[in-house]
Amino acid sequence: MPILTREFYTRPATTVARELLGALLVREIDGQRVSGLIVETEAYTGLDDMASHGRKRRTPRNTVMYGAPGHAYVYFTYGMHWLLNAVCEPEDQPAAVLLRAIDPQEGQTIMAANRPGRPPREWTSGPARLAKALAVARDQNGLDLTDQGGGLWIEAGSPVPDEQMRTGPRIGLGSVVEPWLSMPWRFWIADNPFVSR
DNA sequence: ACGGAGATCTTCT
DNA sequence: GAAGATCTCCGTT
Repeated sequence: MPILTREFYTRPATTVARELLGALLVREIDGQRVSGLIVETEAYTGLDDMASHGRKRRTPRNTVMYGAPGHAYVYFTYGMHWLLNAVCEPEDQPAAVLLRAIDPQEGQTIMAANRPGRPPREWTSGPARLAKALAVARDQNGLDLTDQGGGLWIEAGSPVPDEQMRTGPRIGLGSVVEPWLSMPWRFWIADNPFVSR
């Protein structure tokens, strides 16, 4: 399948989040493909999104969000978790799409090894879980997702029909106020068992 | 099945 | 010094 292009990401975060559903997230580990269909995403829009790391201004952590679209923004939170985002919208506009869940396809042996003691259903059903399963961490921050050379990219998949798509408020936004708290910027595929709860 | 809390450290105020 | 785009464990039901 073709790799998604820079143009794909150079659009509003909500559009990219919607269209990433059904695409294939691919990680290369020891020369092997480890992949999963994207089944859940969240959009974090620009400077005016009070739930986004990109709000207000550029900082050492969020600097990748301000860079060119199509790159990986990977950050550390809660003292133990890494979360993977795809930067979108034109450069200097700090927007990104959080990848919240994937449906494992290739390299399941490697995922199992990265998620010891867990049943398959818990390998990739959450943003920190999928990062762990695909061995995504600090080293992957800033990688170009449109270039296979970095070992992490996204390939086009079969489009998800509207009737299989669901939207709702984003998850885990503790002290964020309205209207950002309830904007329907979480997208998922109906009835997919890997969507986080 | 469900709910509460701890883990653990980076980032920004 | 406090909070965080989460997960897991352990308690009770």
